[in-house]
Amino acid sequence: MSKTLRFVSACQSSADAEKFNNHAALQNLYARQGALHVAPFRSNLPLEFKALWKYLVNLKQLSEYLNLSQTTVSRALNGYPEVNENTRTRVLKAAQDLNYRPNTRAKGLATGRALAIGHVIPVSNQHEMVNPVFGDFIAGAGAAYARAGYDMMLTLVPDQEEVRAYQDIKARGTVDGIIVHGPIINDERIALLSRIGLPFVVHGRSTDVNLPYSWIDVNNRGAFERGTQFLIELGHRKIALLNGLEHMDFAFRRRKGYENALRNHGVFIDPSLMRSEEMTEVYGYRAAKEMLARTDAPTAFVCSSIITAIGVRRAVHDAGLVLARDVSIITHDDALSYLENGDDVPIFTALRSSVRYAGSEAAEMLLSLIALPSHAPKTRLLEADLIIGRSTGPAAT
Amino acid sequence: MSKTLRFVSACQSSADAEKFNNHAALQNLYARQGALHVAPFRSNLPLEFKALWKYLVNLKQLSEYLNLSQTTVSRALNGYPEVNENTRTRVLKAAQDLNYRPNTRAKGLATGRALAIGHVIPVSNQHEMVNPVFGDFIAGAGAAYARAGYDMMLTLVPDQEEVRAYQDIKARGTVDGIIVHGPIINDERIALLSRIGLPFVVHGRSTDVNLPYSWIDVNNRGAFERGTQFLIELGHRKIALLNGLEHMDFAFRRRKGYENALRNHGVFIDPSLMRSEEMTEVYGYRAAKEMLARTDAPTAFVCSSIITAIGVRRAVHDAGLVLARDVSIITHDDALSYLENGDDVPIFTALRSSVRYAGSEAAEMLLSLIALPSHAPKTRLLEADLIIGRSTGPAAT
DNA sequence: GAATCACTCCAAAGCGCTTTGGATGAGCAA
DNA sequence: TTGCTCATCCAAAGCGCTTTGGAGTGATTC
Repeated sequence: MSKTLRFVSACQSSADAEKFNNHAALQNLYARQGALHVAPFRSNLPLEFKALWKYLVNLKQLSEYLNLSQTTVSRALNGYPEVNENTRTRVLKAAQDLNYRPNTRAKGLATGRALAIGHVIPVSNQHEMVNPVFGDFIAGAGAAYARAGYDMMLTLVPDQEEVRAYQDIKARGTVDGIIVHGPIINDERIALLSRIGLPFVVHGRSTDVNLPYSWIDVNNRGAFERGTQFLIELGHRKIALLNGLEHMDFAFRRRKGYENALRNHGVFIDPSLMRSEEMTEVYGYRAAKEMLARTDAPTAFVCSSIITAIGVRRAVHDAGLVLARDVSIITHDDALSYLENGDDVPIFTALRSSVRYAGSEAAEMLLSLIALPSHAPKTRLLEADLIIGRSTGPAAT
Repeated sequence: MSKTLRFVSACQSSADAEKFNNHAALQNLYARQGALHVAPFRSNLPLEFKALWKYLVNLKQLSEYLNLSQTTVSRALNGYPEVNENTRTRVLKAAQDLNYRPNTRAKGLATGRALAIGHVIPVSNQHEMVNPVFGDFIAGAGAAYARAGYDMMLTLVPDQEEVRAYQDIKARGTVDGIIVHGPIINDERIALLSRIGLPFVVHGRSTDVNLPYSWIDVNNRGAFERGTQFLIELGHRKIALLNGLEHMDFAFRRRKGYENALRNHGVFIDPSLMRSEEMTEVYGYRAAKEMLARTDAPTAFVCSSIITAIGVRRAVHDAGLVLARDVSIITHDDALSYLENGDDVPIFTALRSSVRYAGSEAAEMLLSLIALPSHAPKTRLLEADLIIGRSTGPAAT
């Protein structure tokens, strides 16, 4: 009887158990379960089991069904050598037939591994924006995890509680490693995680951190240097930068690239042409509108996000100007799935680097880091492609 | 000695254990650990513990430290009544001092609850787009989970493997319930999940499903009826609909609303003015460009996404037309954080409904569903606000 | 004074899995 | 026959937590 109850509660929340006692299929199963103790199954007996996929089977039941010990069944399923090949195929078939799925929590407890990866997204309550890049990054990473049989865990962390949050993650043991999003300059999370001993890969880098750590990043400085230089070669001299928040490492590097290009070509670096904010459409619009109203209006904009670039375009139109002819725009493009930058001819001239690809690579890096913890940190620098679209043209003379 | 090793391995990956054996603080701790067996700690003794936050403590160690049984400590921490208040405060203080965090997997195994919620995102490999809405939805939900002490788990499911995937999720026991994203018309997942007995809340609804189930949705039909009617009242008669994929339930309902409005006002429903695709910018651009080139070009567009609307706007500009004067646009607006629809005066006239709020509400619904499984399914219909922006005007005569 | 009760606390049995340390028996050489 | 190796399997001890079924106090009641 207690056995039945266990079985029922495995199928349905206990509150629903009663109603399910009347369920024909369950009754059927119940009878068989009882029979288990009287005369154990032969593998050729129970055909009904196959149809009963919704009733969960655990290792113990599976092993009783097979007349084998849990040890042997476990080993057969996990590919250990000390089991006869005939036995193994028999076990695998039974597992398939009874739709056996090992309980992740139990497996995790026993092995010490969680078979899950955490993604920690910092949320500041000042600008509570979700990075639009996140969805595509996750999509890339998720595929890699699925292949390796890992789950993906998400944690939103308010930025005051960061230290505590990471300790928690380690202590609660829900993940084997984490991907760190949105690194800032001199990000203390890196030292923290190294000390804690939780494997991690940073999406981005952190200037001023001297510890070795694993990261994957776009060459932001290089890309923005190249993009800016491209505008300079088109004759532009008053080039605005609409950057992201510059405590973010990526934005800091982009500004460096932008400034490098200007400096290399002897162009004055004008702080009044540089903005640093959360990269929304409205930000692009406002900043561009304001700058275009000046007597010494910029003739070109470098944007950190295609969304901001869309805002700039709106301001250009509003001002009665024509893109590429009067004002040029070049933008970073993360190749987001819902914001394709045009098709054959891109809308915006852009520095393109697929964030989805980055997600996939980051996941692979982390998985191999977890598999071989003794290996040195890996790093990966992705180059952005400069793709010429319809938003740039020679500076008006 | 074995005790030490356990401790070390709990702190650092085993590969790093060696180097940490030399670490002064660990040595210190090691000594104390050994001492545990000779003369158990008094709570006033070990001050050093406080500094050693990075060394994880489990329930057994905590209880030894306190000279209490694991039972009592567990009860004290989980708020059970059968423990003296003095004892409880002593326990809580010690837990704080030693930075004790219960192991989630173990807790889950023991209680049968995972303390985690799953989000299952269907990915089709035809159009492998990540719904841009997802980030904001998650942000809303995540806050609710965090408050309740739940983790958030993400699973990407290729749409052929759906049935198997949900069975897996149930069997592996990693979550207590799930949020179903992107319901289609007559979505079979709903019946499947009901049978499986996994609590769930659908973000959206599914037409033609007659089972009772929990959902939260925007009144899509009502919103689009209202929006279309608004355009009709402005004098528009040729109104195009740029909808999402219409096997998706939300898109299906939106078309119904659009058609209702036309029908109610005796306006001809022109299939050539209706499109149904993945809601990208380029889609909006192409469709609008094509339609605006016709002799009987539409004078207004109803869009299912602000991103598509941005594409339409681009086509309008390209055609040398002026928004609101020559062509009107009205769009659904999910109030995404990185795509604010302007500020005081919205860019687009829109049907606005915060998807972040929906996420937060969905999470609360699911949590209460899990807490009280016997309760009837809950449903929640959110109304979209019609907000007047600068993209609509009377039809040109 | 015995019985009852409320209040605290504890030992031990799980949860479902892995893994250690054998046990068993077949095969083979001496 | 004995002794040894291999191949195959198993019982039982964990993993870190919750929870059941008491046990030990005093205090209260009759």
